[in-house]
Formats: sequence, C-alpha cells, structure tokens
Amino acid sequence: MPRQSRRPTAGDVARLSGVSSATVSYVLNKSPGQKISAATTDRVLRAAEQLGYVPNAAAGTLRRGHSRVVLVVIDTLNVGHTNARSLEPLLDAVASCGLTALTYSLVSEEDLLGVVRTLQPFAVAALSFTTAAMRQSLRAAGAQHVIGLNTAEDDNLEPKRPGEAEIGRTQIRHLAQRGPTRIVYVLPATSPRLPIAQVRLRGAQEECVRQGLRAPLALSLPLDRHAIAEALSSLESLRGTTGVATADDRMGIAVLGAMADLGWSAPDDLAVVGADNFVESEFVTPPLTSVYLPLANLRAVTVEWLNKTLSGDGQSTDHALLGWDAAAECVVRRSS
Amino acid sequence: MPRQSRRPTAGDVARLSGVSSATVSYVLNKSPGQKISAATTDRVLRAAEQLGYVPNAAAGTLRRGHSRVVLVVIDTLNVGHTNARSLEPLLDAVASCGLTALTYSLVSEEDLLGVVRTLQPFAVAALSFTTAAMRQSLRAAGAQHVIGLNTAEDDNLEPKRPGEAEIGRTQIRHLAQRGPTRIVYVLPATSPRLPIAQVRLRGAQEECVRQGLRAPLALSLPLDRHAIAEALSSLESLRGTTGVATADDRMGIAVLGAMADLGWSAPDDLAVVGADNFVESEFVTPPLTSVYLPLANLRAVTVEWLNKTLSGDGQSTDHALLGWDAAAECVVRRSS
DNA sequence: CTGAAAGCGCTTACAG
DNA sequence: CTGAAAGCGCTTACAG
Repeated sequence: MPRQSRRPTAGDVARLSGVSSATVSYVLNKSPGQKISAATTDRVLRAAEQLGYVPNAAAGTLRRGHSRVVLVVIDTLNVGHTNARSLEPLLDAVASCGLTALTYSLVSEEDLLGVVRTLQPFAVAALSFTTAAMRQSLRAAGAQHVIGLNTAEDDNLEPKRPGEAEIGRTQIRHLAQRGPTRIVYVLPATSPRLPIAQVRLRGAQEECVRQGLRAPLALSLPLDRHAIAEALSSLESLRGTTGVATADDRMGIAVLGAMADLGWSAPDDLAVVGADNFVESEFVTPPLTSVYLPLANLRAVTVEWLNKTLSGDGQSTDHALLGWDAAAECVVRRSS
Repeated sequence: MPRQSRRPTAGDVARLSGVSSATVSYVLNKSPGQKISAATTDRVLRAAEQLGYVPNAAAGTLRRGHSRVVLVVIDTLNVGHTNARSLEPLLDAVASCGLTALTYSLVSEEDLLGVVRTLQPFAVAALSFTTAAMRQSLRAAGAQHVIGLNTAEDDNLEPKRPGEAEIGRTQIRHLAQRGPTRIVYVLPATSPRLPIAQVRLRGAQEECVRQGLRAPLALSLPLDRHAIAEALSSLESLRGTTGVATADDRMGIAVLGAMADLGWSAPDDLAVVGADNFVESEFVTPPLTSVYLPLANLRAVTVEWLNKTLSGDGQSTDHALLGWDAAAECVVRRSS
C-alpha cells in the first residue's frame, strides 16, 4: 500500500487554477470586501473540487486565533437521557451554522480548561450550570464565546444547579396535595450523581417548611432491591400516611420493586414520586409519577446566538443563556 | 473590564529566562537527544510557570502534522448506559497518556470524516464497529491511528455489528431452555435504534432454525403501554407456550407492564427476555432477564495501544482492536 | 480585480 | 550545551 501522498494545500489549488493562494482563500471564504470575478471564482472552485482540497484547520486556527469548533460540555452528573435530549438540538444547531461541534464530558473544571486551551474553540456551550467565574476562566483559556445554562440571578451562588432544588420542591408540592403528612426522601447511598440528589433533597426540605410539614426523613439507600425492602419495612408504622420522593426515577423504580416484594402497593401504602421522567417510568407497575425540568427550544436559541456571534464584530466575548424553563413539570401517574 | 492581554508564547518564556525559544521547546517537550543543563532547564521551567505559559496547540499541530487529540467516537445507536460504560475507561486511558480526549457522537460517517479533517487527531478510537474501508477513510482524512470495535473476520461484511446478532441468538438459546415452543420477537415500530433491533432479530431467526423452533413472530410495536397490551391480547391462544424476546430492556419493561395490565404474569403466561441489561431491569416486577455484551478491559487495552503508538516510529498508521468479548451474557431473572 | 508578503507560534535539522 | 533560521498552511492588510 503506497504511503498516503501529501494532502493538497491552498497553494496547490492556486497553482492548478493559475491564481495566487490569496485569491484561493478569498474565494473559498467568500471574503466580504473582495470582488473576485465569476470566471476566477469558478476556476478556483473547480480546482479545489478536483484536488479534494480541505483547508488545514490548524493553520487557520493559528492565523485566526481561534478554531471553528464549538465545544459542547455535557454534565456527567445528569442522567444519560437528560443529556441526550439536550445534545441533539445543540449539535444540530452548531452544524447548521457551519461550525464543528465536539462534545466534552465534564469531569473536572480544570480538565475542561485544559481542553479549551488546546482547542481554542470558537465557543463553549455548556449544558451545565456555569458560574460567572467559570465563564470568565473559559474565556481566559481561549474560548471566544461562552453560553451556558444559568440564571442571571444565581450567577455567583452555590449550589450551581438552581433547577435541581426546584425539582425537590415540586416533588413535595405534589405529594402534599395527595394527603401524606410525612415525607421520606430516598437518595442513593453512593452515586456519582449524589451532589444533584443532595440539592434536590435540600429543595424538598425547604418546601416541607413552606407546606408546614415535618422535615423529611432522608434515607440513603444502596441501589439494591433487598436492602431497600428491608429499610422500608422498618417504616411499617408510617404506611398510609407517608409520601416517598426519590432522587431520581431509577431509585423510584427500585422503591416500587421493593414495595412489591413487601406486598405493599403504591400509592395506598406509600405514595411515590421520582425525578427525571425516565421513559421506563411509564411502563413499570404502577406507573411512576415523576418531576423533571423541560428544556426550552435549545436549537432555536443556539442558532440565533451563534449567528449573532458569527456576524458580530468578532471581539465580543459576552456569554449568553441557553433556554431554560425554570419551572419543573410533574407527570402524574398512578404511583402517587 | 480590561481586554484580556495577549497570551504568553514560547518567545516570552525564552526572553524571561534568557534563552532561545528553541531551548524552551526542548525543555518543555523533554526532547530526547538534546542535553540541556539542569540550570537552564530550571530557569525555563520557572519562567513558564511564572507566565502561566500554555503552548498554542494549533501551532504545534501545524508544525507536527497532527494534533494531540484522541477522538473517541460514540455510536448513538447504542443505548446511553452502554456508551457510558465504555466511555469512562477510554477517557481515562487517553488522559493517562497525556493526550486530550474528545467525544464525537456519530451521526453520519461523512460528518465524522469532516471532524477528523478539521481536528487531525492523533488517533480515533471508535466505540462502534468499523469496516476496514471506514478505517482507511479515517486515516486518509488525517487520523494517524485508528482503533475500533471490530472483528478481524467480519471486516468487510455487513451488518457492521456482529455482536448484536449474538445478542439475538443468546436470547433465543435462553428461551428455548425454558420450554416455550413458540417465539415472539418484539421490536420498536420506530426508533433510531431500529437498525440494531433488526440485527438482533436476524440473530434470533438464525437461532430458531438451529434450535428447530418455528420462525419467530416479529412484532413491531410502538412504545405505548396500551398498544402493546392490545397486541399481546390477540396472542391469547399462545399463552403458556410462548417466549418473548424484546429488542432491548426498555421494550421488555414495557411488555411486562402491558402484561400486568392484562392480568397476565411472567414467566407463566409469557416468558420474557430483554437486552442491554438496564439497571432498572433488576427493579421491575418481576425482574427482567436480560442479555448483553460485556466489554473487556477497555482501559488496559487502550493504554497499551496508545503507549505503543506514542513511542513508535511515528509513521505507523495501523489500526488495532478494542477489547471485545464476542460472547453475550445472559442475566437470568424471574421474568423468564 | 488580483498578488506578494508578512506573520500566527510552534518544532527541529543544522550549525556552532 | 545552545541559538538562528526555516517552515508548517493559512489569512489579510497593503500595494497595485
């Protein structure tokens, strides 16, 4: 197999079409303010096509000072389908603007900054809550533009996930309507998603105060059917008057399974509400009520923002907000 | 807010430490074959630290001919948790080799080639089956090295997902052991994962022949509890003698839910087996039996491969294989 | 309407 | 042991 021959450069295209590499660049980038004759344009385009010319992005990046990549940051603390739902419209938006979308799974913020320094992306679109300080660091590291999920109000506040507390509050509001006088909040004993679970719990605690309910009993349980059943059985005396909120639907489904093992049924023995609205929650028996955060038209918002920054003066590094409905939605099913 | 001052370059570091930028490069890259005095090394390191110097990756890429990025390709046709499980060890492996891992969600192969042309990655690690032709294209587009899930045998064969057929075969082998004489295969009516479902069905069909069973009844159903219940009720006469295999656990859980609505129970009325071993499958009632493909030590295989290519002559563009256990595993639970 | 030339920031063969 | 210089492939201000 012959060694892959050198990849064609703008110079090669120029030579073939009998113009300078500058003209090639003007034609291929449709540089505004450059009038190139139709005949020349045509020759250049034909030559580029013939050679299969693809600009060397690294050279462009070096010259321009930033790449044409949009780095989409995924929050690994979100459940998979939550990310998937947001990702698709975002990737779509980026592609439709002629930019290259790359996904980065957020492990640590330090690591993300390293990637940004490496990539010098045109923009970072963070599908996670970002503080003003973090956005500042991202721009300092070389991201021209930063967009993220965040609320103007909470900019510098911890926790960084204001929407999560709202999920906890909404779970309690729903349970309170159903009659229970006592709340149990079940979170996973160990899980990478524990930080989110804790914010949800905090929201639930707040809402219990507001509703005049006793503080919720927080139960850290392993994702193990038998262990959960055992823990629930010690709550025997609470049957009939208790609502259970779980940190997510996975735990909610596990609780329903454990209840079945105990011969208990929802909502009579315990009313159960989960979070994140897993697809599976509709299919279990009884179907699981769930609270989640709907994301507003991400695609449209992103396209509009990218177009604005692309046509902008090139200097603006302001951040923008990704669409975000502050209100959590409760899908009521038979478990509560 | 003052405009961000120019980012420091190797030249700045050189000036501050009183050496040339060549020496800076030698020190920072620990260039073999260059003897730099300890004193100089120290001064350079100190100056780089002081200025917060980070090499401009685009310049390095331009000069070197490829970047230090490993592009990890995710197959969006796999379910989220399948990808997540593979992704973690891979990202870990890449980081531990001092390279930058970026994730790309495979939409189309053409689009992936575009990203590779843009990024000129050091390597592409594809968490999807890749044909020899595709790996060839990837290298032509600028990926120095390519690694992927694939079997040497099936290199040029369609379908590109040999493991999926094995899932279907294993589902049938399991059901056949349980006594059913008739097989129903349930796949989603519409789903982005339909291509995978169809390969699984084909595997199931093969295995039915091998087991001397009648060809499976293939049922395309929407992910809708009532619609599934209705479809199942027309199978009334098959109760007690039929095994149901579903294209994945989501559909399996939906089938169990629909059966509950009909007052049927698994495994007595229908023995049910799903695929992909969702975490939730253990928690539904009855717990769902599931077949999945375990991935072998991805991290170790990847690290070994990266180290080999990094220390290699720099010219080799051969591909390697990611760890892959050809055997599917069946987690037996009470639904079958 | 088009081209010659500079320069983005690295890396490395070469000269000392 | 260290430095001067070339060059990777673009883009763009400038000159014609």
